Amino acid sequence: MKPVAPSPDNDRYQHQRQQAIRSAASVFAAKGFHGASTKDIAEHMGIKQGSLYYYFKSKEEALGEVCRYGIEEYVEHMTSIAVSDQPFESKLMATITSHLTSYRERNEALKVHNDERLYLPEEKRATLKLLGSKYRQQLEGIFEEGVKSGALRGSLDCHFAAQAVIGMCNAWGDIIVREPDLDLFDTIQKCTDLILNGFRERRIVKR
Amino acid sequence: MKPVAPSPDNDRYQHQRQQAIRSAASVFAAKGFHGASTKDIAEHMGIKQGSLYYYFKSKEEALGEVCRYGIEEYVEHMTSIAVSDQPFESKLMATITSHLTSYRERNEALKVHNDERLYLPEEKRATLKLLGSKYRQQLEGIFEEGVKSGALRGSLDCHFAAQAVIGMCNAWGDIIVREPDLDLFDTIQKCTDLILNGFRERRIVKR
DNA sequence: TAATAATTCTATAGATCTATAGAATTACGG
DNA sequence: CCGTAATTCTATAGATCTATAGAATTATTA
Repeated sequence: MKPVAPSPDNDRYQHQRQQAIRSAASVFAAKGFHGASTKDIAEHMGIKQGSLYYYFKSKEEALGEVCRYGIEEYVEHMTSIAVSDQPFESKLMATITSHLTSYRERNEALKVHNDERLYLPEEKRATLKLLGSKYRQQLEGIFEEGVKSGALRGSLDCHFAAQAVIGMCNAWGDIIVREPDLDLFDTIQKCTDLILNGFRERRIVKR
Repeated sequence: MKPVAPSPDNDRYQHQRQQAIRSAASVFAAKGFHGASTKDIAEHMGIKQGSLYYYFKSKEEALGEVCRYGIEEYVEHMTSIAVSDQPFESKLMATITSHLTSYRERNEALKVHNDERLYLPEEKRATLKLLGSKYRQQLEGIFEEGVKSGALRGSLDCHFAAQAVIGMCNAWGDIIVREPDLDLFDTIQKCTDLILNGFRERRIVKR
């Protein structure tokens, strides 16, 4: 019989559950939450549909875990950049690099978090929102530093800046996933340059 | 009995079909293609589930129509900006304004095009891709003008620029939909300013 | 108004899909 | 190697959901 509370506290269970989360991430990323079936997820990890419920009590719980996993890992990385001892411009580039690399490399969970979290119940969404806000606030903090150090204009709206950068990174993330040949480093540099300098011609002035 | 080819060529049919497309857009935008049922769409337009098939031969056809409607209207607007006789900076701002206003005002179809078109069969996606490319190329053209006129740097990668702007607008579009209180005009100005000038402090130089 | 055409409805076949129960199998501690 | 616990499987109830057929209703036209 299936245990009432099927959460054995051993390594194997934890490891398999992690696999299940990864499979769910992969399938949700490809087909969307409602377009993916529990059968798809189970097949992806090589077990039968019913067995999946040994690891999740519902499909929705699986989505919740994927989203949490995606954003948590991500916030961690952001934190390590924020607290590091680099000048502003390095931090900005590190942020963009982290974000885009994450998309290219593996992080299907982040994509799922961005695209599918709205299908979670209010309560879980609130938890995720906290994590997302933390991320944005750290980026805001980086911009504030930049303003203080004089690298950025004093008039800068740091809240706007952070949202714009996150939005742009997510947009490029989608493109990066669709076009595997795109030069990642080139894109990172151009994004950083855009954010710092914009596209306008800079007049060369004699001093 | 239901006609074999149910496409009566009269005004009423066309009008109701348009209503159906709008309802589908609204429901797909809220719940996603797979999360929305034909019952939802039918209820939204005040008819019964089965009756919807008088206007679409499948749910997928409805999605196709919504996407086409969303992007077509959009490309038209972009075209009118592109061929107009304004200086580069006005065209850029008009583009951003058009894009963001469209999100705020009504254009659920555009959101559906952006988020759900990947669930269409390859063939229909290809048609839409042409329209999307047309849109992007027109924006690229505007940037090329800007370079030629000396307003933008000669080193600018116009393809990158166009994708970055579209991506940023879509990202802000999502935010705008979620946060109805956001000041649209302020956001438009800040986006334009970001794209032109970036965030970096501009040194004041004596000449 | 009568006849025809267009539109909508009801009912349902058939194909999912989620979640659960209990049996079968596998791993593990002694 | 035996007994217990953990894991996976099979089978299925019950709830969808899409698409179709044909009846009922409404509009149109002569």
